[in-house]
Amino acid sequence: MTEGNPAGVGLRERKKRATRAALVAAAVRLAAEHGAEHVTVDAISEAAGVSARTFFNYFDARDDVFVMIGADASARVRQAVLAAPAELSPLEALRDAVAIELAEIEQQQELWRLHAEVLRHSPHLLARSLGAHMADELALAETLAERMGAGSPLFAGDRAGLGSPDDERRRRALGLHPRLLAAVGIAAVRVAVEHWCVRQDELAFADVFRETFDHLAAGLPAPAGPAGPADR
Amino acid sequence: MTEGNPAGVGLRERKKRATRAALVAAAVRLAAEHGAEHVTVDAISEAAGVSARTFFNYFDARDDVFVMIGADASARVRQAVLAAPAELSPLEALRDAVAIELAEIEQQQELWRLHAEVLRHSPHLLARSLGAHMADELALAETLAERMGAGSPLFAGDRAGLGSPDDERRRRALGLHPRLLAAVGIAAVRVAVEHWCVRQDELAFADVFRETFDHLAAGLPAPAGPAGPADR
DNA sequence: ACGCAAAGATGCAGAGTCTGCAAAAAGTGC
DNA sequence: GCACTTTTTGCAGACTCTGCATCTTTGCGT
Repeated sequence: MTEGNPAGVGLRERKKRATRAALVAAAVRLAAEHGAEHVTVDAISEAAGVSARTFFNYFDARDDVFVMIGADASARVRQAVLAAPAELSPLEALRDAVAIELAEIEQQQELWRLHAEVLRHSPHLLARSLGAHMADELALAETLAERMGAGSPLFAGDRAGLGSPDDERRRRALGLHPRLLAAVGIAAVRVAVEHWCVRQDELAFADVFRETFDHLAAGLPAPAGPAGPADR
Repeated sequence: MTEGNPAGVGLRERKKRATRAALVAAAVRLAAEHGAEHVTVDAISEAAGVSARTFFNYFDARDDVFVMIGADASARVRQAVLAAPAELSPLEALRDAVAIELAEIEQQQELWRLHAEVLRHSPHLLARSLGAHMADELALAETLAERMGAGSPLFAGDRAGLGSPDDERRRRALGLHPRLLAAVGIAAVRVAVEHWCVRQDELAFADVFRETFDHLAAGLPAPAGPAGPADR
């Protein structure tokens, strides 16, 4: 662990990132052209200029290369949630943090457009992608809990993944409310993105995004009388 | 024994269901014992008494056998949502429909308990399972839209899956609100189940479930109140 | 009962995915 | 330049999944 890299990270690290990016770019480009199912690891690796064996040093499965796109964005969102002004509600803080991240993504439009195209044509990958996003939910719930005054930093360790050893311990330490907030917030973001994707030409994304969170804040339904949930 | 099949479907259909159930049961049992990653298709097939080739007549991928458990439950939920009394809000109708389904699942406890165990130990499968559930979201959104007075039956065709040809058309026909309701409702159910799974011994599921939807109905913005998760 | 057509099960060949291992190559620090 | 660490690569081998041909079972009319 040699840090202290002043201006840039070491050459090793830079090369690694470059290789990973090259693999992702090659994969998405090939998939957009020939369909994700028909793109072999060999083809991706060759297009990226590495051996097929090396591909699996970067991704646990072939499909991951189509799913691991915004892997580090969620970490930035959590950071922004913590840093948000205290007068914002948790949901508002999340909304603004995501908005910033989405705005940045719009810069790299091209790759993301292709990526969306690939997912649209491969339901299998779409499902996988959605599942992957869920993994972030626990981390976000912890961040929200921390922000909501409970104050307990809980665990500093980050992104341990769904199945990590202390995953269960972490879940136990979380209240129901932060988890619900995280789940609902992520769901709202997803719905906004999907809704806009389907009619990009008609609507501005910012509007859809705002409208979605307005619905949420307004309390979604009209609360009516109680109806005992089926107890037995 | 060639009578007309009175109440039951034909023998062919019954055998098919039996085989499918046998495969699922064998897979879950083996996975609970040896870990999902170490269970081969050959082993599952042999335990179920069919050839390995036949396995793929039932599931598109090996992992699907661990994911396709409640495949038909979602259809029943949608049906119940439509049949619910008109005075219930959409979220309430969904809540009650799901409660009924979950109560029935508690009957088959054993298989589901093993299944939960398997998912807990295999993050990969958990992500996949979550992704699969998302596929139901669109169908549920349509059902909710239909219930919410818009009245247009939209498309009768059911469970066409994420990538079906008219998938896009169907998405375009849906408003933002029903989709948000569906997404949020499913997220709430998921959080309730997960939260309860982690502390089965301490809490009654019915309570967790009710509390979760109470939070939702109350409008999520946190009262920021009780700092300490007064659990334990 | 008989026989035919449809549906399902099976075996096999072959392409593709993914892992462990050990040697070669490349980056890092002295 | 030299030792040390990390990464890449080739290779063997197990496993996943598909297309195709064949054989068995089931549904049904006669």
